[in-house]
Amino acid sequence: MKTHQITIKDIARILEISPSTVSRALKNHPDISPETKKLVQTFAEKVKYRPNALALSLRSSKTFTIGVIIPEIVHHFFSSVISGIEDVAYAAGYKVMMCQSNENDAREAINIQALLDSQVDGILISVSKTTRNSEPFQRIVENNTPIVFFDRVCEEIESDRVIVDDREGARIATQHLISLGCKQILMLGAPLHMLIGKQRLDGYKLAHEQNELAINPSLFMRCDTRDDVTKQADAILSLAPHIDGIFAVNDSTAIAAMQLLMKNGYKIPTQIKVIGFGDGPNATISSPSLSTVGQKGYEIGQESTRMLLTRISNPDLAEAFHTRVLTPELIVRESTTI
Amino acid sequence: MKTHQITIKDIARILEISPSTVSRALKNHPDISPETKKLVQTFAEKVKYRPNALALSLRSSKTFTIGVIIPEIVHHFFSSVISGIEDVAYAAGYKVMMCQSNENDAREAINIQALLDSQVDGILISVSKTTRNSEPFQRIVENNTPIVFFDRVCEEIESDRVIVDDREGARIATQHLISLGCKQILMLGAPLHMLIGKQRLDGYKLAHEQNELAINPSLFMRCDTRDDVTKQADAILSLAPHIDGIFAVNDSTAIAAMQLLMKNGYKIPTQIKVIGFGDGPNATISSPSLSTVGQKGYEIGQESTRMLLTRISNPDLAEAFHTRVLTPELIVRESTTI
DNA sequence: TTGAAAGCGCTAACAC
DNA sequence: GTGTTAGCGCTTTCAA
Repeated sequence: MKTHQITIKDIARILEISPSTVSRALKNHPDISPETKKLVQTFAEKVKYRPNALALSLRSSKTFTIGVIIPEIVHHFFSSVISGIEDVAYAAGYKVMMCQSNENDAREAINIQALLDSQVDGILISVSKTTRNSEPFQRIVENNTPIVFFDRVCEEIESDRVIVDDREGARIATQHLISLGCKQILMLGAPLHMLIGKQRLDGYKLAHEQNELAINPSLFMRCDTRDDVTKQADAILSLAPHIDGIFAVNDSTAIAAMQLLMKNGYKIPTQIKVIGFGDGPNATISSPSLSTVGQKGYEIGQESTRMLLTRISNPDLAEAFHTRVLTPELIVRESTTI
Repeated sequence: MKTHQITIKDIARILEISPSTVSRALKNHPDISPETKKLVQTFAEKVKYRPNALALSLRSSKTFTIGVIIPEIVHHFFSSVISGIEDVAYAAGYKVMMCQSNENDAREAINIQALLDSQVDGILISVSKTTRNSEPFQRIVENNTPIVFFDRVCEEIESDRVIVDDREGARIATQHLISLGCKQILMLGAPLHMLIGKQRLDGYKLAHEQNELAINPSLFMRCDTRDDVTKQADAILSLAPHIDGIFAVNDSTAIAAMQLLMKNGYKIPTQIKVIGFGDGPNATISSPSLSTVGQKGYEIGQESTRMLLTRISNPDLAEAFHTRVLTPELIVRESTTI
């Protein structure tokens, strides 16, 4: 049984004044006499009056809600991003409507439509891996709803973006190893048709070039999961005697490699130094703890939300779109500390 | 510059019929002639008409939105829960409005109010650690908004609940060690004034009783973080020669203990078997991989959402409240496998 | 078979 | 200083 929420009309009826007076009194409109104001305000307080956000939104076409679409919540990086989004949104008085695409472009498209139907004031999105078609994003633009892409952007859509410089992260990681004296660095990388696969390899190469170090093509392996390490254990072990460092595209691969090497008698970091990428919760828990590159999920969330809120409050400011590039940070732990 | 979204009124004007006819035609009302229907529907399609959810909600006082408040998103357990919530909500055509309390009761109260103001159809909440006052929850009840507490409930509020049986989880874990022949099991526990601290100790004790095994009080240590393990390393090591198993209240403590012991020459699982609690992402990444107790976050999310949706669709069904207790599951990995 | 009108809760011209 | 009215977008009686 639904209890009828008290409305301005109710208050007006009970106090025998008009709804508009109540409305004005509640928002301290200068026209209203102090007595009426007090009367209305104390009464409203007493009956716990709360404005109906739906009515407000319908009237003002402003919902104070931002929509967020991410591939997977259960992922340390994305949950950090959400945390950043939520904190900034909350501080600015905005609510967050959250959807996950589960890396499924159809679900992503449906989520977009649902957010638009809900009249959200803006949308933050990190594109699903399966997405090929930019049409759903195009609808957001046509709808004139501000949008900010973060981490995984859609190239075809002109918009604000927040990304991390993956290549630079890989360069920093590799440079760190080189600075520690490593000369033969094995890279455990992702498939090159993936953007992160390519960019992180580029960073690896760049660091070598900058240090005038030759790149040994046999020191690149396509290996980016724990399972891959197990499957390719023989190959890794056969390379092991000739290397002094490993750079892996993600933490779990780095940790798996570290464990494989240690099980086979290698000392880390003395003989071989290891660095990962991502700074998930694993990195601190491994033994030795893992040096890695922090992806700044929380900052990405904060920054994208700030950019979105700026667009929302300056809708007709036809200012050029910005792409904010965050530089990943080197996090040094035991796996590279002698 | 805001593009005016096309409305039913616009369509009516252009087609020179009345808004009510358009409305009816769009929802296939039997009264409308086939020709008019076709006319309206194809036109609506052409101009990409989309109903304004705000207007719908205002009229029907139904938002198809559920509110979720959790302590921290960046926490594997909670992000699993959210994932479960989102999946079930999505399948039922509901949207999710998400807030985090950051373990702050004031922010929690504000979030509750914001959700109520937004007229969400129901609320899912896991109570913040700092919450002492049940009044904010009381408001939800007074507002007649269905509510389901999950994991961390508020005792004073009568409502549906979904919790995991922590004591049973601890019992299962301890029983597992006992079944493997352990007789001197060190428990690394949380403070006893915390519910999980008490319940998991109870489970530990229960397993001993059920196996007619004496409980050695010196085998309980207050130690529930990685740091604690470091600080109390000496104490742990002095006990080590006399124990054959360890049960820790969470995975990271278990892993830290495991690492400490291995560094000091103990073989795991041969000499000492170790089991944790939680099944976060660390458990698989440690070496040896960690046996643990799965908390079923995803299932909790699913189940609470199902219960909430049931309440939402049967508002006046004054059926008694249910408390659904999920049994944690034993997950056996290398740290207890001989 | 279609249209007119009222109302969901709120605010803001425009009266007076 | 306060009230009347109209309208945000939609649906639904009621009337034609």
